[in-house]
Amino acid sequence: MSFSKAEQPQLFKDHAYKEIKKGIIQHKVEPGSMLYERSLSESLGISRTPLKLALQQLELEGWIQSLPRKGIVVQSINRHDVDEVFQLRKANEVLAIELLIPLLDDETIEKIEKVNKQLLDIKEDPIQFMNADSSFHLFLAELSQNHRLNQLIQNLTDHVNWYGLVALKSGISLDEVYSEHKLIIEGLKARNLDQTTDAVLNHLVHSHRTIVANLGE
Amino acid sequence: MSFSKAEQPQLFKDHAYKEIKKGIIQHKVEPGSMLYERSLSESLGISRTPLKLALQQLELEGWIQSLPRKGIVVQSINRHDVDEVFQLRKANEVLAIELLIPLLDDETIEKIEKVNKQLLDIKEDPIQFMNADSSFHLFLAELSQNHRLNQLIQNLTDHVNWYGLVALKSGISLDEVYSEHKLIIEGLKARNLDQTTDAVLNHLVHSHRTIVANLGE
DNA sequence: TATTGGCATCTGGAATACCAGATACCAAAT
DNA sequence: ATTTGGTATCTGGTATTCCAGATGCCAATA
Repeated sequence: MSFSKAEQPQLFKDHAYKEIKKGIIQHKVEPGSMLYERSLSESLGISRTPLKLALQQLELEGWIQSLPRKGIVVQSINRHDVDEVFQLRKANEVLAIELLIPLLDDETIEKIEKVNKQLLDIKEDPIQFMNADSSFHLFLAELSQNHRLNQLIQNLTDHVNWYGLVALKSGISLDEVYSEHKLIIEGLKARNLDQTTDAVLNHLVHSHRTIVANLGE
Repeated sequence: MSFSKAEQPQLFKDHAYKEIKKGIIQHKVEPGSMLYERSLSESLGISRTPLKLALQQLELEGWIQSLPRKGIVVQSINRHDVDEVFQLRKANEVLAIELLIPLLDDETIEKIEKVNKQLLDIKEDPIQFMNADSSFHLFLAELSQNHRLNQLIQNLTDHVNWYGLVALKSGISLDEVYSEHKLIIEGLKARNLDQTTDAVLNHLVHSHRTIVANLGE
């Protein structure tokens, strides 16, 4: 007997990457604040070598900036970055729709509806809400069968969650998001590219506006 | 007096990253072949720590795959990856055009024409040709004023160069590329989004087809 | 002959040691 | 009071060391 799946071992760098990113997204560390390799490695209980790899990934993905021989600064949140991310998100989520529509079958559409209905089970917790909303978008991204696109959308969604968590706390309409998702699903059911694209763009524009309104600059 | 620019020091990891990537793109190392940290660090004259950082970046960008405790394998070139990259390239180069058109002035258009004319100075060298073609696309990407988009297009263009270098050697029409670029510039001059987008997509579809035809699978 | 178990030797992962740049502070000199 | 220079001590960058998983060979065994 053999394992067909890769069975990747759990590496310290991956663990560190996830932990630090989670801390940033959930605003456990403030944007603009400093981090230091030595103290980070202590609090995570690992040495600096795997930590450096985690930090490098975080830097390449735009979460932190490494200042050689000075320290690490958590990226600030500003209007320009939010705009950049939403420009990319619009173009690439539309691409995902374009790619997945020809691949759709009824069973898949049911699964999409199931994922969206998770939103209804949530009461107040903004982090849960965030995760449920993300699941919907990421599920569509996966269906595109384009791995690079999937990774890109994953990263963009994570950033939007980071930007938006404050907005979420100040209370956003959960029902609105649910029904905007439903409009997307309707478009998919009709296998209508234009209709679906419009629904996606409408949803993203709404999300963009809400976040910008809560930036407080 | 002070330096306003960051003045980043030259780090070994960046040097290693560029060297290894250049080797892959120029097919100095075969797709599918193995690399080993120890021998790489020796031939580059650096230790494994900065090398690991370079390798991690190359892995995140899709050039290599790290197999823990086994080695590093250079990514293979196959039809599916080529298609993925061109799907992304189309959507995102079109986005770049969309963003840059409102920012255009006559001086900038002159610069674009200048960059394109570099193609005419090239005789035979496929690497020079590749670089000149890339310069055109990357110059447009920069003008989009979206840093993340710029980075993404840079990466996608590098991959296409990697895929395409074999096709280039088997002889591609330099004049065709030049005139396809000219059509893009005409669209920009007219500040016509649809016209420019069509020209870009036409150019990319052509490029995609040429590369797929030379994959030899 | 076919199979198994152990060892030599590859690999990358992780921890540690060491070095140089950056910075802040404080005392000495003007 | 102000400037200057040295030093203590931060930082990340790099090199080195140590360790564990993976692999292949080969002899011992059934």
